[in-house]
Formats: sequence, structure tokens, C-alpha cells
Amino acid sequence: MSNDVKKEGAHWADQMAERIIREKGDKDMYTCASGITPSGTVHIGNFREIITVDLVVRALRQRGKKVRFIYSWDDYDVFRKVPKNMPEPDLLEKYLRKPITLVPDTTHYAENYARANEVRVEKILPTVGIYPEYLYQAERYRSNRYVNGIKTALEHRDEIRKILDEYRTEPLKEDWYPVSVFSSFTDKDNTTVLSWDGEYGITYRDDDLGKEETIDIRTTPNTKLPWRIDWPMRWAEENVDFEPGGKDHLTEGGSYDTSKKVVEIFGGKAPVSMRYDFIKLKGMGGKISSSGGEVADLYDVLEIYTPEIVRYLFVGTRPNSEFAISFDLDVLKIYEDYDNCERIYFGLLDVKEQRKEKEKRIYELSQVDPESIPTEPGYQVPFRHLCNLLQIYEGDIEKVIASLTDVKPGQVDRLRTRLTCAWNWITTYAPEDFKWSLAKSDDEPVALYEKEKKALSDLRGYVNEHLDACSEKEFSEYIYKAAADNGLENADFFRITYLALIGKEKGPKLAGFIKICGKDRIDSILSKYQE
RNA sequence: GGGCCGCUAGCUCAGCAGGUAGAGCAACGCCCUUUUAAGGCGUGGGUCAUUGGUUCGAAUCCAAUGCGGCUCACCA
Repeated sequence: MSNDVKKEGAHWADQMAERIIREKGDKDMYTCASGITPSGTVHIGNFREIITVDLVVRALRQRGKKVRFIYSWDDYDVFRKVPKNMPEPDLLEKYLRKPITLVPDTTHYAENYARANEVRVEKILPTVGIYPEYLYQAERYRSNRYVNGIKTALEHRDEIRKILDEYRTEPLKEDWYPVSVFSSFTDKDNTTVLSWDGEYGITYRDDDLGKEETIDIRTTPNTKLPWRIDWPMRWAEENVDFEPGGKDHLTEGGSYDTSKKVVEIFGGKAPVSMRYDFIKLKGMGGKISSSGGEVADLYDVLEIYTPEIVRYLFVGTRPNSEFAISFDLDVLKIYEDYDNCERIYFGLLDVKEQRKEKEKRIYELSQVDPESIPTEPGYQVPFRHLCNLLQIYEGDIEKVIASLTDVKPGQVDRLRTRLTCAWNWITTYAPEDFKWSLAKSDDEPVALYEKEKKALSDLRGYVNEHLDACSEKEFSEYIYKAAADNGLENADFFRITYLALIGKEKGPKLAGFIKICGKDRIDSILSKYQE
């Protein structure tokens, strides 16, 4: 199984899989991890981490390895600030410093604030073929699953402090404890740990109320490890072999550096890691995304890119460099690029062997279901042409499909998805120049001189009589003739024709455009200009 | 201050298992028997930031430098 996957020159996901096997040895099961605090919208930059893991998981599985793909929701993290655009900010304000799992969801989408963010992600990931096993840290901490980890951290308090101090400007204080406590009186983490009894008892002070309390870490739901200790504890707990990180973590003195050392206290080893860079957005044009504000999440991207193409964007880009996801005219090029990649995969486009190997792998990894790679290319027609068809049919996707008589049954679903994206793009992001709609028969006719009306009337006559039978070239010649016969400049005739048909001075190449629209539609529009 | 990323055609970027510089857009030209372009074909255009090194050979590897950006040194 693994022999057909080349080691050298392979895709970065394949190289990473090889590295994991090399560094971690031959194992029955490899654990690949990812995770985040659901303290706000999980945006497309966060998605980069998820798909990075997914690609490495697929590469490992294709080498015949068993893989566990875990995704940790850090929903026992603290609610630090109220995001903009959330309903009832005053209510939310009262929950600051409490764990996000205890914050109400003022959108009433889920049972709590953290869960609302989680559910959105969990619902959409299958669309792009990603199926992690979700771990919920609030539930785990509150049910005392990590009691041994917390005790170990307490026992090695000085050692941990020494590790963390290596990179700090201000050393941690003498009385620092490697654990944080949510007050049982207020649920907030405005607390100070005062002492530890050497076993399971912790005494803390609620700094808001000035009250003190002793709790048992075997039974209290209120203790949690701080991030730089929590992360390595979980590596050890789950035996994590691979987990990527953003450049904030994967930098000298960042949390990966300290966790690499702290994990040994928990009897584990650091996973293989890799850094991914951030994602920029281009061409959203100030449109407010579904999540509000200038961020995009996977839902926003899937509005305009099909699932394969969303994957393709990430598969074809080296993770450690920044890139932009475009919502502007670049969208056309992305679709063309993907179609080219597909043509190369199916041998319809000849390129050098080296490039061919690379593109084929990118195509495979871009597919939603790794077990069912398409056996024939999609219905390939330029994206721009689809946009024109959609505008002719006013966004009626089924009519567009019906108008394309050579679509094969196996291509219909993919075409439908693509048309949906194309229409979303036209209506939401396409530049105004790009958009038009056919005039309706009851629209007010454009004011014209007599000879212009006559020219359009001639055109209508020709269309009714010859359009179906003549070639595009013949028809094109006639258009010039109609202008000349009526003493009109070509440019003027084109202009009034576009004005009559779509209400704009310019448009798609006229002869082909009229043929696509068909006799009946053109006739009903031009009849308004009949003498 | 440490670490990292980027610097390739006018613009946006690809190329980075070292082996004759690529794409899209823009420009220019031609074409659809006649100057619409959101069509077709074609052309031009780059000392691959600089300097040095390794090599038969460097955009690609190494080292310094410059410019731009990110990030850590709070929290996570």
C-alpha cells in the first residue's frame, strides 16, 4: 500500500507522515491532535490547523497506519471579553472570567456559549470530508479526569516554574502554583491559590469576596491547569504523535518550547509538530460575514468555493507561508486552476512528469472522500461561462443544467454544487461590472432613434428566421450588416443592443451571447422595438 | 532583544528533491471579410533583493546584509 507513495518530492503531508513514522517509530496507532478554545467564531485561519491535521492523517492512513484524529475543545477556558456583534452584551458582561462553558448563548443556538461555536464547526466539517473525534475539556476537567495530571503538576511545581522562567522577563513568584481555580462562590477565576497539602487538598482565596475555601482535586469541578501546563499534560494523556501549531506557539520561547520540556514531567514526549501561518482574506469588500465583522469562517468560504476547491486551496499551499483566500475576481482563476489540476490528473493535459506527479497528489488530497476519487473529470466549462448562463436564467440552476445537453449523469451533482457557488458569488461578491440581467418583456424600452429601432427590428427578424440554423460566424457577420444597412456605427449598434438586452453599454461577446439566450427570449425583448 | 516568514515580469503570485526562468492579469500585435470585449491567437518583458560560499551547474543549498511583515518575551 505504501509503495506507491513516493517519499522524495512528495506532498508536504506525505513528508510529514514519513517524519512522524521515522521519529515516533512503528506504532499500532498514531494519534494526531488539534484543538482550540471556542471563545469566538472558529474562523478560516483556525480551519487551516484542522485540515493540516486531516491531510497528515490521510497520508498516514494511506501508508497502512491506524490513526486517531482528536480535536480538543478548550471549553473550560476563561471568558475574557465579550465579542462584538453578540446579542445582549450587558448580560454577557456579567459572565466575564467564568469558564466559557458556563456562559449563556445569547443567540440561543446551543445550550451555552462555547457549545454554540463548537456545534457550528462540528456540523460543517463533514462537508469537506473531515471527521475528528471531539474531546471536551470542560467535561473532562469537571469530572476530575485529569486529577493525576494536576497532582503531578503540583508535585513538580518548582521544576515547572524553572522551565517557564527560562523565557519570562518577570520570573514567576515564589508562591505561584501550577493550577488555576474557579471560585465555587462565583465561578470566576479571580482567585489565588494559597496552599497545597501535598496530597489532594488545595486552599484558595476568592479575591472578589475575600473568602477562603479548601477543595479536593478529586472531587471539585473547579480546578484547571494553565495553558502551558495543560497542553503538555494532554500530550502525555493522549499519547499525541503529531500536532501542528500556529506561529505564536511554534516560536522560540513559545508554548511548544516550554511544553516540550514540561511534558516529560508527565512522563510523555512531545509530538512532532509543524508550523502553519495565518490566512488573509481578499476581496470581501466590507461584506459582513455570517459571523459578523471582518472574519470569514468555513461557511463563508463554502458559499463560493465547492468543498473540493476549499480543500484544494489548502492542499496546494505550503502550510508555513501566509496566503489569501480571495472573494474577488481571483475566484475565476482558482476554479480554472482546479480544473487544470483535474485535467492533469485525468491525463487530458500534458505536462512534465514531475509536475504531473505533484498535481495528481494534490488532486487526490483535495477530494472530499479519500475512498472515492472521481473516475471521470467534472463537467468542465469556464467558470465565467457558468456565470453568464446563470445570469441568463436568473439564477435558476436546474434550468442551466437542463440547457447543457452534454452533461453526463456522473457530473450533475458536482455541477450543481459549482453552480450554487457561482450564483452565490455573483450575487454577493462579483464586481458590479460583472453583473447584468436580461431585460424583461414588460420593462420600459430604451429610448432610441428611428434608425436604431429599425436596426434592432432587423436583428429580431434575422434571429427569428435564421438563428437556430446559422453559425456563430454567420450571425456575427449579420450583426455588422444590420448596423451598416441602417447607417449606424458598429460601436453604436453594439451599445444599443446591449442596452436593450441587458441595460448596460457592454456585455458578453454578442453573437455567442444571443445564441445562448435563444430565439424566444431575444424575440420577446426585441419585440418592444418593432416598427 | 530572540525566533520565523517573504523579497521572482508593470501587478498578484507559482516554481524551491540544484539541471535551459512560469501562469493569470496588465501592455503590445494580429484575428473573427468591417475598431463592442467579459472572444480567439500571438509577442514582448525578469542580473529570481544584495554580497559571498558549496557545486560541473544555484531562483532553488549554506552564510552574512538590506528592506517588508509576523510572532515570543503578559494571557491563551
